[in-house]
Amino acid sequence: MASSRKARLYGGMDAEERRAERRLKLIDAAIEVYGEVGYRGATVKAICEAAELTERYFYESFANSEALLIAAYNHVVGHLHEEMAAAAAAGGDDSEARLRAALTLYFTRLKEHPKPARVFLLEISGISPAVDAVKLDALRVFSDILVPPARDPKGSDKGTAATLLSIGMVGAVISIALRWVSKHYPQPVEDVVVIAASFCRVALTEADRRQDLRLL
Amino acid sequence: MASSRKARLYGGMDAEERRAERRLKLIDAAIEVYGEVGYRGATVKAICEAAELTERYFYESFANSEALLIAAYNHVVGHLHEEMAAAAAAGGDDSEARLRAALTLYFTRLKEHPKPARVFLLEISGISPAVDAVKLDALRVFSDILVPPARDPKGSDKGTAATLLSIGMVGAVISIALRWVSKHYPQPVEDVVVIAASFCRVALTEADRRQDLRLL
DNA sequence: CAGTATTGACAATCTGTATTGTCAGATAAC
DNA sequence: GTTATCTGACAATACAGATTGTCAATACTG
Repeated sequence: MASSRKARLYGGMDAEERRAERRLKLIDAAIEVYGEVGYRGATVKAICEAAELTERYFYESFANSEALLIAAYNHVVGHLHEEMAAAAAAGGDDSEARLRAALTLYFTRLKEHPKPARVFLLEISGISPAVDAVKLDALRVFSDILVPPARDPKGSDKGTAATLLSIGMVGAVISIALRWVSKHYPQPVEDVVVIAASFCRVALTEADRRQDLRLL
Repeated sequence: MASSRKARLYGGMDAEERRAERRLKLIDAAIEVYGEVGYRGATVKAICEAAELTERYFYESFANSEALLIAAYNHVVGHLHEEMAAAAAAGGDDSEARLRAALTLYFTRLKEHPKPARVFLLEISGISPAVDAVKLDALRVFSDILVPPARDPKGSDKGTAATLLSIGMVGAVISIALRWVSKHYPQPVEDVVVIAASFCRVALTEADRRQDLRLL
């Protein structure tokens, strides 16, 4: 009775597990292929071949190419953000130290994994509104890790200067990363971190300055 | 004899002039259409209809959609950069004043012309290597207007920290612009300029600091 | 006005890829 | 070993848009 309701096992896995495994293989393959030819150049067929699966299984797990892109993006970025948050936390209370730690981890991973890097730096832009929304959300998380949002007693911050400061900061960091990656890492990680940090400091100190002004 | 070798006139224009006019109409139409549905959503047909021309004339002036995108981009950005350079020049020798002037002009134009803004902020990314190259070049010009490159006695700067500083600066400004435009201009131009300028100042002062170090 | 260059509308073709469907062979359950 | 399920290869279809081609209407020239 224990297994009576389970689907038939193949390779020791039930239907669910097999499906999950195929899904994962497709995501890995997608990252690989995007890294080679870009999202736009990646056909369903090519991704399936790289995953050693047939188109059938593509549509089993994803409604269309865009869905796979989003899944791949979240897969990559999810891991990265977790690690960055952990690194930042290890930096203690010093916001400067936290920043350094998070950025160092970020650029280190970028260098270790060029193909995933391409996925979320390059391939993710301007595909569709749905994809853009996913990206925007990720950038917000990224920003909050680098410079945690100020304790704001009264409600929301939307549309204020603080938001634009975050946006600018993230824009600077991403652009630097993009260039660094596309030029094949000409500078050592530490140097890039220093430069990126100098832009983050703008957001940090400007936000404080404004906070101070408000408190006067 | 004056006109003996000229092509037949239509509407008072010779063949060359008519062709140039159609080309321009296509560029204007493209900007319009890109602004509505984006580059990817823009079909040759739709652009031709907007231009009140038929597909035939599209291929008369452009080899393909991408060529038109590049032409439209250069059209928009060329003007903008000229104006920015002029504004900066009017700011005199004070690099801070020049920066303010150029940024103010930039964000003002962005607000006045949302559709062209879309073309070079949004539509231009990740189309193809050729388009990316055009964009990279434009960003370099943009950067040089905001913060003119330091007088560098010995040769090239490629791959150095100064380049990444420029890249970061431009990335910050563009990202801010993008957000501001896509949220329909929630803040007044002056406020956005202040924020953008704070990121540019990083490039300005960091570059100086490094220059000083080198001179010690 | 007659004749030709030019134009505009639209049909025809071409290409590439997504998506669905078929079927024979492989694998596990009993 | 027999049967039901699952898998892999690949064919059939669908579709969209780019690119080229046709032809009659129009605008100019002399």
